[in-house]
Amino acid sequence: MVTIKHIAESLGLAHTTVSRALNDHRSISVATKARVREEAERLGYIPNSGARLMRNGASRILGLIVPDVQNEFFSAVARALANECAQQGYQVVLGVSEDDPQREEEHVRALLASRALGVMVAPCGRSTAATRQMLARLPHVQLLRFDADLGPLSVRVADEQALNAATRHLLALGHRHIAYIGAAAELSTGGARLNGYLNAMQAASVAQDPAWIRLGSTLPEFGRQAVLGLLTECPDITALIVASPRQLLGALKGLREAQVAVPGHLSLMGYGDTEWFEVSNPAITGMALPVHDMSAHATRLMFSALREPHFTEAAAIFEPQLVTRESTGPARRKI
Amino acid sequence: MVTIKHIAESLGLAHTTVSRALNDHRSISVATKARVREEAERLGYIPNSGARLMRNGASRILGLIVPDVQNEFFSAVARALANECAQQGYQVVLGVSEDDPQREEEHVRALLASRALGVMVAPCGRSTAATRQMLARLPHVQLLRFDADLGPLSVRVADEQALNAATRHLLALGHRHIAYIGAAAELSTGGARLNGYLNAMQAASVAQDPAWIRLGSTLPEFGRQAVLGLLTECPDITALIVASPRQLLGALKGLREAQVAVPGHLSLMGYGDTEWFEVSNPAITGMALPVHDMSAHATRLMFSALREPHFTEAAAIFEPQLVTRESTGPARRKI
DNA sequence: TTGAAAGCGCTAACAA
DNA sequence: TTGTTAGCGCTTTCAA
Repeated sequence: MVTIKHIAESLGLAHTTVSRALNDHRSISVATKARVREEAERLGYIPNSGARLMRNGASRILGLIVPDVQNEFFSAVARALANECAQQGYQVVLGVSEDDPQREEEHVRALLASRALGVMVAPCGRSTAATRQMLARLPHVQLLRFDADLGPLSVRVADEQALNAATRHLLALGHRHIAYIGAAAELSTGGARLNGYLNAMQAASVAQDPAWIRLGSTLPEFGRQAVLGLLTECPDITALIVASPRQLLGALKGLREAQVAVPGHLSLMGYGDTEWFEVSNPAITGMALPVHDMSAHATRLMFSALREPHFTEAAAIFEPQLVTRESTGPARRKI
Repeated sequence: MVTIKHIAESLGLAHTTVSRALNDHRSISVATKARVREEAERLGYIPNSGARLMRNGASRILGLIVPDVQNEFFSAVARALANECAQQGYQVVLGVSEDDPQREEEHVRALLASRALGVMVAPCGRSTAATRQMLARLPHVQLLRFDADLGPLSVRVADEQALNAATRHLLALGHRHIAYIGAAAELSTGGARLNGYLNAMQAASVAQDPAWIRLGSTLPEFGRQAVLGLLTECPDITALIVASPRQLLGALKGLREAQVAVPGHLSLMGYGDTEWFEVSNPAITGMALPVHDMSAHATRLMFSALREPHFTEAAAIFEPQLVTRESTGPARRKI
């Protein structure tokens, strides 16, 4: 690897002169700067950011820790962050936690080791004590999920309210046997969404059945299994809320396999408003999230936190909107 | 920041002893190791990977450069790579190029600066000379797109053959006025796909019209605009191939806006077999890519290249399969 | 089993 | 305007 010493040697200069020339220091003559730059170019010199880090004490690295990059919300955030970082000359280190506290901890540890300046994280809900301690040392913005033990900066969704509205939409259509598939309740989002559903049911004095509720991984396959289970074990349900877009994808496949008419036999309510909801068959009624605004806001928060060490701001809580399409309709009559 | 010197001082040891204890060197007594580890834990010590890099000359970083993280193929690759890296204790640095040669160059430069061990890249098709030179110094695997001037390691799709098959499928259904929306021809994939279409048309001695062909960005909005343009400027087309999944999403929206019956008025052929193709309305006929196998293979190639500096392998070329669903049908009769 | 010294590549303070 | 010296945190000789 070519270093500034090689450049210096080849030019008969001191390596410090080379360093200053490359950094455009004002005490270096224009001629020398030009010679140094040319030689650096010729030799294919690339600065060693490890050495820079040691001298300056600061890297140009931001972390992004998400449970799933294939999730449309998180990939939108990744895009927004990557774009801003590219502009400002930062690097993005991506960590996929798959909701495993150990992997989350390892990612945070590695970010601290590389002296990352900050991190955007969707906490896994069971973050270890070590993770919490480490995050306390690093400016961070929480995405969607919120852990009050961590910092205050966060971009969230009014999940409980949203699921409440979603449930009321189904109740208004005459549904009483409404099933629910969602993320584990240990996630702040999972818990809040479930509460929104439960509260709406209770407020309407509708009898509930624990068997209607299936909580688990946010991957499509879980959605598929959950739907198939519900159809055989609870044949009397007339509506289904799937509170996570990737679970919904699996649920749709399950419904096709089982040849269930939607919304004729079963009304289906989605969450998040992923791009394909609109072109799906049937088009999905869902609670639409302003994904673009949220990503942009999260990125702004991150950079504000970098500029001002003690930057805080009231949590930004976005409200999803009910978008009625074809997948929900009146409850079928009892047989 | 806590360093090994702090630990050494607080324990009355030399910092070298601490270093060896933390690295489980055999010449350190079990008792000392235990004391050191405990103290490190207590003080919240995190190694400085910049300093490690300087000493060892090697980081634990892999790069991933893609044009678009929201693209389902690339997010699948990101996931596969991130999972493997998490297991092996590597970090993934994500760069989104948006098909801009300058951004691509900056990402590669930054990866070299951080002494990344390797990079997986979907080259933007107009990579700068500097990018090529830098990539020559870094083990790399090309994704989907292939630039022969770079290294041989690549995971590709038999694009030309696939589009040929797609076009023949439409020809067999009686279509003669077949339009094509795809990526710019400067991308190896864009060019090959276009050729597959053109060759199939020519082989069938079907008259062609340059106005049927719309090439541009792979974002959904381009697909939407292109479809709307085609519908007004070439009303006689009876079939449409959209050779990129994200363009297809936009195209579907455009077709809905224009209230075009698919496949009644226009047959629609997709490319790639994204998860939502199956649940779309109508379900999309497309050329399915083995995304999972391809991601896994790319990751394997990357790690092989890391282990063996001069590892090469015949390019892995995957063949898409025609999956017939509802969006293609017989050509409508001329009016 | 532990310590002292050197050096990785870079930048900043000080000297010439 | 340029050069000398020192030191960031770490690991690796070599010495005790």
